[in-house]
Amino acid sequence: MPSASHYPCEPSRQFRRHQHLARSDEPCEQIYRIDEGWACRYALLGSGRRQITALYLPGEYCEPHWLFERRSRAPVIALTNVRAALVPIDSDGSGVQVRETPKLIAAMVKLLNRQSEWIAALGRKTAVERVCAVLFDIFERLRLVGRTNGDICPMPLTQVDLADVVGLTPVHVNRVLKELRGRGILELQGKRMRLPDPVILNKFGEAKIAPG
Amino acid sequence: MPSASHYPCEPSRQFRRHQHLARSDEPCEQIYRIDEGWACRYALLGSGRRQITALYLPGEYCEPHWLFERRSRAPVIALTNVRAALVPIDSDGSGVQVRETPKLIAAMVKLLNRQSEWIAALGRKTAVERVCAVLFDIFERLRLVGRTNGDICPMPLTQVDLADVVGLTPVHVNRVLKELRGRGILELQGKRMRLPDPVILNKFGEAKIAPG
DNA sequence: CGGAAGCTTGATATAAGTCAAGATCCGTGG
DNA sequence: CCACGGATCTTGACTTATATCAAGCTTCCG
Repeated sequence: MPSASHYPCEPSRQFRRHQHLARSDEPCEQIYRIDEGWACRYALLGSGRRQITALYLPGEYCEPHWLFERRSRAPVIALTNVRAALVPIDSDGSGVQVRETPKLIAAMVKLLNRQSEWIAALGRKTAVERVCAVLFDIFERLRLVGRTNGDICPMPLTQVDLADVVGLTPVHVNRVLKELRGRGILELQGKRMRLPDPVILNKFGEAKIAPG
Repeated sequence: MPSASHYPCEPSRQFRRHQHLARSDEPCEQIYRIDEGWACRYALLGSGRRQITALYLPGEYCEPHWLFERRSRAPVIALTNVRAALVPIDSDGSGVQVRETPKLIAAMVKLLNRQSEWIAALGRKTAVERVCAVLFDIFERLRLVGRTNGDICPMPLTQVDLADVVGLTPVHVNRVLKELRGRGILELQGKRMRLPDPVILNKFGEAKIAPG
């Protein structure tokens, strides 16, 4: 695995769990590429409601659209300890990020598509479907960057975090997880999860029909 | 109606209500700019569930991210009769769309931000809050392009359409609208709506607290 | 080891969904 | 111009998925 050590000049930063990578309405000085750990963008609403609006896993660019914005629109926080490379933003277009621009745009498009999917999930899927959908999505994204081991992958999210992703109560997430465990679709131990049958899990999560 | 005649060379197309502007998994040959009427992107799930994942109003680019994609990911349909200009896509970068690229990217970023907001709404807002949020958003977007008249604006969405935007049942949307009408926050007649007090409506819809 | 954070479970409450019927609106063909 | 029929809206009665409240348990870090 030819990791970050190939780019010894590339600056990177560490964040501890619960530390902010960015707050709302701050100038966008650089974009992060997550090398280790998980982060998320979120929104806070009245009476303590929180919704996670994007999840950022290792290997992914965090907030690629900052390339085109002056200020952040939402806070970004570390869900685990995080190490992230810094992609500088030069608005004049002559900076180092030019090399990265196509990748950042591709990341933006992916984000857009993923968010569209998630709108459909939050609007129309049941609790079980939503939980299956995120878990499957997480597994696939980790697999893409070689972070899975057979049918096992890291799963450092707290049930509270998960609830804020799927728009449910932590208590209800707990019950859904219990049911999935009961059906043998899911195993959780420590900060890892095992998906003995991703195909079934995906079926549960997709809830899809033929394209329109 | 002296509209499109100003740009006799710019091709444009008409769609009738319920006609598809695009289907899922088709090649992206051009991007539309809506000149008249409303359209939406949507997703279909099992057992007849539909979720609208983006709303496109007059003056807005429809699916700007197609600039960077080979094939559409979701169907787009006309919610009213629509007239839309065609923005051609030349992947070699020498075509007419170069002039439009910055605007398309700006539209993409806006879409991304709007979708993030909407994820928070679907995940954590109540029915009343969601309905207020869309109605206010619609009003503001129309105001931006000069399509409002005082506190009145077009509102051609059916209650079923609205339900598919806010992720609720048509019956429940009906009840929410009734309540808002009762509180004097909203008037609906024909295909127009009146928002006597947008500030109050916005309060109802925001449900926000200080940024993190 | 002690204490906080996280997990689990039961009992109960509530927002929103479902089903069903009737009323109204509206476009179309006679 | 009218009348018809389908789409849309409205309302009531009842159901259900998920939330809320509360308590005990477990894990893990310092």
